[in-house]
Amino acid sequence: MFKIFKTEGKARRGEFTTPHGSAQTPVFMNVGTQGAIKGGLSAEDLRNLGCQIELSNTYHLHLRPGDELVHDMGGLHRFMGWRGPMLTDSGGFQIFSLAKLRKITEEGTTFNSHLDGRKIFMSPEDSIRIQSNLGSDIAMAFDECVAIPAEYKYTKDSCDRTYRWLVRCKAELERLNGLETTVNPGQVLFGINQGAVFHDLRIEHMKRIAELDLPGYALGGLAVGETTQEMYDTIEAVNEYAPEDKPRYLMGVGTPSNIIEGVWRGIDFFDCVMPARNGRHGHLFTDEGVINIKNLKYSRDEGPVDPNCDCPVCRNYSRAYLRHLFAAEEILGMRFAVMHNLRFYNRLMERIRDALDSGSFAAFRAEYSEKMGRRI
RNA sequence: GGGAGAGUUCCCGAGUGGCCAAAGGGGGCAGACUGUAAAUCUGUUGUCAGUGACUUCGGUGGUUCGAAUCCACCCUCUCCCA
Repeated sequence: MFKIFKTEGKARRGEFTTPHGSAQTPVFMNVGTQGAIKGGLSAEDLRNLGCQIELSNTYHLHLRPGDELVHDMGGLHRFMGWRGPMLTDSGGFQIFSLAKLRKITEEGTTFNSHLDGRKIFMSPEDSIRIQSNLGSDIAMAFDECVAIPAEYKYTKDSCDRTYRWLVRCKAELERLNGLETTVNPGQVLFGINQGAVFHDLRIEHMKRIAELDLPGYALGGLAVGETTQEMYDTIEAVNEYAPEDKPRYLMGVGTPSNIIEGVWRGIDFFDCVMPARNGRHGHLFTDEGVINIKNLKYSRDEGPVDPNCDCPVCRNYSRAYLRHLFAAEEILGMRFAVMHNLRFYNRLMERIRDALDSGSFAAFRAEYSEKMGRRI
C-alpha cells in the first residue's frame, strides 16, 4: 500500500497505491468538494494539471445529488470522470465549519442543511456508508474538528469521542467492503488525530488510534485558529508517535511554505482549498509570492503570471489579459486562475519530490524560505 | 412660437433651510481567504490635513445667522402643443 523509498531527516519520499492507481508522495490533493473543482474545472483538467489524488466531500454529495444516486451511477469515479486515486472527507470538518447549524451527541451529529435548513443526522456509520456509496479509495474517519482556541476538558472529551467514532468507522467499513453491492471494496480508512494544540492530548490520541493499525493517519484540526508556529510544534510532537510505515496526512493545509514545513516534519499528504478559492478571488501563486491579478499594476503587464510555470495559462496568456477577465467577471478568468494555482501546487510537490529524490530537500527548503520569507 | 419638467460628488440616483462632504446602488482602488454554506466577505472612494480646515450639488446674483434645498435672471437637456 505505502512504500517509502527514501528519507531526508524526517521527510519521506514514497508511493501510495490504491485500486485506482498510485500516487507519488509527498502529494497535494486537489479539492473538488462536490465532485467538481470550483472555478469550472473538470476531472480532465485535473489530469492535465498533474493532479494525483482528487478529494471530494461526503456531506455535500450526501445532500446533493445523494450518495445512493452516485452509487447507482457506478460510483463517484465514474460519475465525475476521474479515474485516478480519490479521497473523500467524512463530513467531520462540517462539524467545525457549520458550527452554528449543528448539535453533537455520542451517536453522531445533527446538521441543519446549508441548502434548505432541514435537519441532517450523520453518525460515523452513516459517514462511512456514504463514502462507501461514493466509492472513493480513501475514506476519512468521521471526527470532530475542535475549534481553536479550545478548552482542555472539552478537547479531551471530544478526542475520546472521536476515538470511539473511529472504532465504529473501522467496523462499518469492514462490513461494507464485504458486501457484493459495494462499488469499491478496496476502499481503505484513514484515522484522524485531534487534540487542538495540547500536545499531551494529541500524543495520547495518536497512540490510541495507532493501535487500530489503519492504512493511514491524518492530523486534523490544524490551521483553524492557532499560530503557524503552534501548528508546526504540534505536528512535530505528534508525528513522533505516528506509525512510521503509514502515510501521514495533514488535513486542510495549506500555504506553500506550510507544505514545505509539513514535509520537513514528516507529512506525506496535504489538501487545501486555498489554491482554488484564492484563485477564484484573483490571488495567484508564483515563485515570487502571491500576486493579486486584479491590481491596477497588472493592467498592461504583458508577461505570464509566473515565468517559471508550465501551465497552459502561463504559456499562452498575459497578466493583463487575466486581469481583464477578472474585471469583466468572465468565468474564464476564474478557471484560468484556478488552473494556474493547482498547477503551481502540483508542481511545487514535484519539486519537493525531486529534491527528496536527490537528497537536496534541506537546501530546497532553505532556498524557498529565504526567497519567500513570510510571503506565504 | 406656447406649455410642462429636469440639471447632485466618476456614473445612476436620494436629498426641498441647519443633524449634508451629501443615503443607496454601480463603477474604481485595496485587503482577507488553510479537511469549500465562499465566482464570497471586508475596507475605501472631494482636497489637504493627526481633533479640523477648505472647495463641491448647471451658471451668476440675491434672501437668510445659515442654502444642494428659497428667490431672480441666464445656460443646457427632455417631453407635450403649434
